[in-house]
Amino acid sequence: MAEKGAGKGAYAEGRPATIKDVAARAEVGIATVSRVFSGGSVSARTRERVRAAAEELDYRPSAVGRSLKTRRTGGIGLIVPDVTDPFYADLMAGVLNCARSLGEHVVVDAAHGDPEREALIADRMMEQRVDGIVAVPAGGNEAWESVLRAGGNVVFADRESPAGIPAAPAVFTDDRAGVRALVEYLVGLGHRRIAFLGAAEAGDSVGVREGAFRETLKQRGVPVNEDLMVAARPERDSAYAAAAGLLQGGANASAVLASGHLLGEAAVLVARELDLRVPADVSIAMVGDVPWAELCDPPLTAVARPGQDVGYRACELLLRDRARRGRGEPVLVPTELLIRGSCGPPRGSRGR
Amino acid sequence: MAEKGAGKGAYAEGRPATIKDVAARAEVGIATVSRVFSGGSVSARTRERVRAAAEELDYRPSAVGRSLKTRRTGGIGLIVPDVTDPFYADLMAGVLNCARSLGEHVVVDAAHGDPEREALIADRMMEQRVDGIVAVPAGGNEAWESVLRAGGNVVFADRESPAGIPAAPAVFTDDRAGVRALVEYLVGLGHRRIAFLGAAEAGDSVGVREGAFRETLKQRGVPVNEDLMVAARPERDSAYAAAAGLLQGGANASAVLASGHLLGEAAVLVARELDLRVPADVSIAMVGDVPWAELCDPPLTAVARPGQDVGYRACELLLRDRARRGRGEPVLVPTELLIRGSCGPPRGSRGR
DNA sequence: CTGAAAGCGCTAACAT
DNA sequence: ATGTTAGCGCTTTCAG
Repeated sequence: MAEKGAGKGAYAEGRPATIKDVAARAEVGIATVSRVFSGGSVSARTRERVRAAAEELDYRPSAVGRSLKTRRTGGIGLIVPDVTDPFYADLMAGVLNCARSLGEHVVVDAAHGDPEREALIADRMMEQRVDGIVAVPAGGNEAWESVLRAGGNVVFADRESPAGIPAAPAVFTDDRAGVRALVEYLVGLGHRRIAFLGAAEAGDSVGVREGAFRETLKQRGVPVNEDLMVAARPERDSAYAAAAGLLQGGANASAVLASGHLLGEAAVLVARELDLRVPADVSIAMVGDVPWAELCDPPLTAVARPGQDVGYRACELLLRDRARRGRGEPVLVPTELLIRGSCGPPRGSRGR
Repeated sequence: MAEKGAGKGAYAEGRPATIKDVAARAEVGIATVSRVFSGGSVSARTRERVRAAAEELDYRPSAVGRSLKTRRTGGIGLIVPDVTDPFYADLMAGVLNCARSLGEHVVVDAAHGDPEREALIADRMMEQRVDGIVAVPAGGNEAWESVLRAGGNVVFADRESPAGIPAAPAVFTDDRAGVRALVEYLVGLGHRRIAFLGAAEAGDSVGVREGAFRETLKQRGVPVNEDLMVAARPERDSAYAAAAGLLQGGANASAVLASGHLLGEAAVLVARELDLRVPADVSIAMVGDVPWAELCDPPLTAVARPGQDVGYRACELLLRDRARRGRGEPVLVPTELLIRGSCGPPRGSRGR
């Protein structure tokens, strides 16, 4: 209600004030106004006059005018599969943090696993002239080739970039180590019939998690039983069906390693519906820690994948270390095995 | 490996091609190039030449050049408290969906409940000349007054805008109805000692949820016991402390209504630690549904707040219905009571 | 310290 | 159907 100064009460006064308006009002040249806002040398007196004029007009220097001149927008793009997935939300938070600390804003979009959509998004971001793009690639490579060819800089996060995309750095969680730790923990507990929930479907290439699983088992001298490798996509339906098939079929797994949080969720749900006790009847663990893992009864053992770190590092790589181009080795951020209560010795094991 | 066309293999070829480059290469005027990309009339032959030239140069029209001319950036801003909170993640997904269908991109940032940060973010978005802002306000009002004065358009989501901000539409979930439904359900079950977890702290104004709680109890002739109104902020520490105080103190609640998902989480955790059985010893319900609610044992009864819808509607309001300005009544999107297994009759009750 | 002027990439008259 | 030109709001020489 109380007016703070002359002419301050008016809402929606036409279009935004420009540098000219401010210059006119302060009775100076536009260059002077520019200097005041982008830090040139201006006498204190003049500076004050300009500030006052600007305030009265609610002037904000137009980033689009500036960007046109400077060829930098001060913004980056972020493309994730799904903003509601807790891991990608974390990743996003990491990018946001880093971007803020470097003075950049970020335009976000979700590709939902669709390479075409990803291409559209990336293209648009390029039109927007973002200073760079952090992307969890969806699998298409045309988009990225074109982006790189046009001089865009991108760093991939969380997933391998499609084949044939050089010159783009990448940062991943060290899932190989994570799965390895988990498998060794399970084997150490006495398990020999460990199911892997989330194996590659026919035709897909085997992921690092499955690879690490097989590899570790082999190393420990535990035979890999193909009946226990159950294929599933990381979506609720697919996960649930796979978990149900596994747990109620005759596979007789003593432990299940869910290769993602959606798979873990499915395993927990199915186990409960089948009245299997965890970990007495079956042990369950998953890769990807989520808030509800602690809320389960018993709390779920999981491999934590630090999404924030991934996002932060990716953004940093994009913006700070732009110098050393060429991808080099991907950055691996460490995972952590969080032992909670959902794994125990297998059913028939002899004590301790 | 295989080259797709002449001159297509080069990466990072200096700076992005401009309209001039394309015009020169296609041997036409720049206006013609513009027409090809923004839809003017161009002969098929010329159009093709231009397209070809553009493709060879990996040309993408610069949105910043365009924006300068058209005074529209085709982007909106979204400010949420925290992108990792499932509700705000949903809201964000809603905004993203709507924005895409309307051809806008969205720049996102998180204010983390800090009005100063919110002001910085909003200011920056204004500098960016976004076409509008969807915001979950943090509580500061100076930022918004200035934004509105400068001609920005904003719609608030999920939370009441600070006092004194007129002319901005708003969309909320109908928490009043949600809490009412929940309280009536609990009372119908026979509860008379229902705790409210998440009451306003001394000095804060009472929120709608608490208001609805008190109101409904009163209407049903159940006395409101101030010992059962336990203050807590929606953060893990505060929530946990409050839940612990409530459940292990002598308050003797037969049911607890947690006013947010973090509060609900705390209640579940504390109940388990205290070996209280749910719902036999104590019923638990919360406002705000989250994925883990179904994973709990027993699954948690909750009031679902459709974040996606809120986001979508807010964005729609901002972009489509820009015509009818002035806020009018806030849009209320309906909540839904999801009855699961965590509530039952109070301990001493005489059966159904 | 300050102002005038050129130009960033694009669109929209206006001419042809 | 196509080319020319004048800005959009800003930064940045270059003079003064």
